[in-house]
Amino acid sequence: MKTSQFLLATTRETPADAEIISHQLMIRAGLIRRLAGGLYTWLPLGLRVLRKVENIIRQEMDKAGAQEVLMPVVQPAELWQESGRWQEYGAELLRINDRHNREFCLGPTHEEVITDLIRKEIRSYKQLPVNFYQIQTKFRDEIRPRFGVMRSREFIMKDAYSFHIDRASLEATYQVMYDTYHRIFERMGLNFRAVQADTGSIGGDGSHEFHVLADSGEDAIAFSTESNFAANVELAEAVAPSGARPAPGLVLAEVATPKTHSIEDVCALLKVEAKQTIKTLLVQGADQASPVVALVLRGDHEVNDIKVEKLAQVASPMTFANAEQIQQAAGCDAGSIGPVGLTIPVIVDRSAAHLSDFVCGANKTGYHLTGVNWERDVQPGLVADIRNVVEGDPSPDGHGFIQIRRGIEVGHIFQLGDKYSSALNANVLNENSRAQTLEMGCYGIGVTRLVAAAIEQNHDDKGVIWPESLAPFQVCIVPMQMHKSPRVKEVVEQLYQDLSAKGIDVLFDDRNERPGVMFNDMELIGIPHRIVVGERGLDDGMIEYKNRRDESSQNIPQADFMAFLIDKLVG
RNA sequence: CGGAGUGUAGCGCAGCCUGGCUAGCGCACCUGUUUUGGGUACAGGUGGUCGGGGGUUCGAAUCCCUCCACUCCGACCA
Repeated sequence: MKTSQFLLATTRETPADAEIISHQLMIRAGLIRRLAGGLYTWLPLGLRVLRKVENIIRQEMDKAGAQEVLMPVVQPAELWQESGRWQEYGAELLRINDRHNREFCLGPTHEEVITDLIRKEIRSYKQLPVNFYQIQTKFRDEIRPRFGVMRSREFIMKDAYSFHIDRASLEATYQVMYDTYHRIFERMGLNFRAVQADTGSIGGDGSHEFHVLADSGEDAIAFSTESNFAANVELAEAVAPSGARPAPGLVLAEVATPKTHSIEDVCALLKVEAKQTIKTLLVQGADQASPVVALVLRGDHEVNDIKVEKLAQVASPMTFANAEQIQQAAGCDAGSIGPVGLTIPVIVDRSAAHLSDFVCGANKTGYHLTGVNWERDVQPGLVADIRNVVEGDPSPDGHGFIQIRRGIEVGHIFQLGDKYSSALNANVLNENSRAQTLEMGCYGIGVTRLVAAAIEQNHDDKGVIWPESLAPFQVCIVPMQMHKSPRVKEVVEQLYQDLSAKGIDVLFDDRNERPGVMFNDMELIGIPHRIVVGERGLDDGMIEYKNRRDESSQNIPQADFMAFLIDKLVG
């Protein structure tokens, strides 16, 4: 490809609304342009990268025995009503009506459609297991699209769905997909981790998310320093410090803490550390008998609402008690609640239960208690894991400690079980000629998001540095003064033809631009291998080579150049 | 949905508070000259419903009302 025939839409300036580096570079390098909120056009250069991503995924999915299909973007409401998600999905589901006023939606995902297909096409257990995938456009009406294609409303996803006669078969395919995802992201040269994940509203049991590690990531992931434990922070089990609870050393005392509204205020006033205090949160209870339930956490910890909602005593979704309920249950303002003397159910976090001689609210506005001890002063009641893990917590598997890093979720695999197959009545005849509901798995990869994630991990101050497997062009040719030197022009044209004939993706910068402009553009768009041809080099019989990641270039004798370059491309 | 902010040329912005001639600057783009191994320099030029509508005024980019779009923070969603 010659730049004179290619839309090289590079810009010098960064658009004001691009917050993160990948978004800025995708616009500056001319990969995408915004059409409206969360909607992007892929320019020729960006589309080349997108296709590389798609092809890697396609090859690996095919290799894993999955079959490619293509389902419609527009889906009939009836199917969604049948699964119950027409009501459940909420405003993210964009609903539309056709000219006959029939209801449809733009597909945010395709469990309903694929399950409908399977129930019609697959009749016998002998046809199982099957795994179908597509690479297709999804629409989710995100409340707040952001970061360019990282969280857009319309995006491309690879979604795969597998169907099985039993759990064991599902688990086997799940493992195949788990391994396939590793190969896919490895081929893309990404630094990623598979982490245990919450199954969310889709439901089911086993689930892993695949995260590309990047500081700009929207998700927090908890890792062990020593083992391969990794989980989404929302899901990671928080364990108490090891060893027995220290023995009480202080006498219980009440102190005045006027005008303190937060743990920080109290700590500053009493000169104690937040981890030596506990905070008590009142939330709505699950049953009439206990309309309010107390959650007790260490002052430096945060409540995890997903964990709390799984407790039988607490209403889901977790809802904080209002001021009136707090007065009624504790007899004070929200800032002075404590477990001592409470008559409502109390649920104590494991780490809070491990404290001795702690500080807590006195259930009397403007007062706290110091030197409080479990058992001696107050019964701990139910102890449970109700907080988010923090850095330095012991790893739940007993090896090492938790560290927290940020990640971009680029893949998610689920064991769905029979959630959709039973709702849509998808069954086959088993060996005993009896109808048996199918087991189902689903496996997603955010294709457009992967492009952004790859940039987050591969860039410098000059622009993108594409991993070899994702680069829109493998090689670029930058001629010096080609428009004045027939000798340079001849060498460069020949080189371009030779490389093209070998099936190498070459970008030949044939613009009549200054060298600096061409160098800067090629670095901005991140082409891995650069060839420079100029009078200066040709006088010595040399052609210049530089890798995008190298500090400086090297001169290679003209005669050896092709072999040298091929070696670089393969190597 | 709540809070904050921004809409002026393709992009980045100034002008608005304190109303006043033909609305400016940088980049990009076009023409010419120049330059040519890291975003040359000079000259000339194209391009504007100042987000839309309404109002106040002799006069509105500027003040007022209203609608719209977008961005950020939060909530929601997963």
